[in-house]
Amino acid sequence: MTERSEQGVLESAGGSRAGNRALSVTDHIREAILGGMVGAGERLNEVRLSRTLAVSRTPVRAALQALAGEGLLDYAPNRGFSVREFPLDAIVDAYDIRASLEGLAARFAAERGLSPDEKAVVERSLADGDKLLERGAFEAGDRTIYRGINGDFHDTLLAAARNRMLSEMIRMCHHVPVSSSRNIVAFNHRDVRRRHDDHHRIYDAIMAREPWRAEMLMREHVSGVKASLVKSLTEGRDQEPFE
Amino acid sequence: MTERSEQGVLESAGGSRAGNRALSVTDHIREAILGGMVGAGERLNEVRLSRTLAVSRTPVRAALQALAGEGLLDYAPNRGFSVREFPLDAIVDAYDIRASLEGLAARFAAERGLSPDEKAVVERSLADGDKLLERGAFEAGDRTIYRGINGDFHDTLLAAARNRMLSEMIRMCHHVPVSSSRNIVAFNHRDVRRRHDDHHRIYDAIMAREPWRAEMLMREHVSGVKASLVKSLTEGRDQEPFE
DNA sequence: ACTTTAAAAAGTGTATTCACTTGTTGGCAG
DNA sequence: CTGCCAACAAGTGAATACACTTTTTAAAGT
Repeated sequence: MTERSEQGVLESAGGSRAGNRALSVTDHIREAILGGMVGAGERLNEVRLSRTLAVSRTPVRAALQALAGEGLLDYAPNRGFSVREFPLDAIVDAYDIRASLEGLAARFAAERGLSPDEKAVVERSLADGDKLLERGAFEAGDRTIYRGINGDFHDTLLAAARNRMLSEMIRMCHHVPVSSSRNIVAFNHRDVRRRHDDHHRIYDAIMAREPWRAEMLMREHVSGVKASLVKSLTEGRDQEPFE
Repeated sequence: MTERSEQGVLESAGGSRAGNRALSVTDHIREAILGGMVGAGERLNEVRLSRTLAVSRTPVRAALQALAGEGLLDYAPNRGFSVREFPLDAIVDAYDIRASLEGLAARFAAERGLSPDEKAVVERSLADGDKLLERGAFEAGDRTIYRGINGDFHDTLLAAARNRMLSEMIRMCHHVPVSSSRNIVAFNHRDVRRRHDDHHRIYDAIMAREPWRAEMLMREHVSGVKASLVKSLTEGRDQEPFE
């Protein structure tokens, strides 16, 4: 069973990272997992992967090790690697963790201040969002566009926090399969409007150098996403919040 | 330069984990790093390590990749692994991260409740601490003993939070070299007394099922350790808080 | 003496092989 | 028919050989 066979899904691995197969293989498998192509709990067979990706087992093993380090895979001695399972509880919890951590990042950003570049990017994301939202309704690719804007905002604040460990932990939260932004599609205009207002307030707090307020606002902001997720889940619809 | 040569420090690797060299090698190298035997920024040579530990390069590579996943090593293509550097800022920040995360853990524990076993362990740690502290002054091995008591308290609450990702992140915080509890020795009786009182209050909040209060108290508790660290650093003494 | 450059040394990246463990299948006994 | 056990198949663990990259070294030219 689970004869889904990565064939065709993980083909060729000719990724961008020239000169180091292990890295491109890592990217490849990560995408496959986050894209939901390999299914939770599924065991990853080294020889099959190496055949599929046309490399030896060595870089495959390296990739699996790396992905286990990212929290995407589980390892059991003499039994290899399998896709980590994320119960619904864990997915919901991940938003709380992210709320705490991103709140902390906002605090650090407020304490440390933004570089001119960072300031520019954030202000641009705010302006672009305002412009996109002023129409009052979404058109075709608008959600995808706003996802980029949203990503810029959060990524830049995270960079401004200037703490590597914090970045990595937040990245881990983003790599929880279901909460992964790539799977997220639907969201109504009013909610996005509200989230974007949050962004404005958070930025104000940071520029006013009010760390505590920035932290609280960011925590609340991310918690709001969790609430939306839970709501959409309990309502039985499988639409998901996108941030 | 840096001819410190792991020889003698990392010898033999005859670790407990029979049957899987990679795992025992991982433990060995981790201990060496956390014990400060290898120095920040230092590059880890695969062939030398494999000779020293009397295994082939394969399990060494596996171990290094695993440790990179734990955040202890950096990796650069064609240049291998090196011990990650932790600037003082990052070390201090790690306490803030830990404060946020352990606060969250306390909240989860209050929401989810403790199992009878967990309850027993925590209560025991509180009682043991009370007993140890009632004398009003520390004797020879008392700090070491209290470190165990303290560890039981925190570990158990973390287990009660029932979230794997959270556990792993907090473990990462503990693995920041300098903050690693194994390096920590001195701390005065009054501070420990105070920390232990914190434990009592945190436990009360959890048993009273007051998640918000538990979270706040725990955050404050861990932040207190950071404050002590910063104080001891600015005072120029190199004694460190132990929790 | 200093810079440049090329060769060699050192070190990492990958493939392949063998060893060992685990899981499965088929037969045998109860 | 069920449960147990052995042989086998499949898969992971480790060692080794070789390819490629980086760093060092040393020599030659300026």
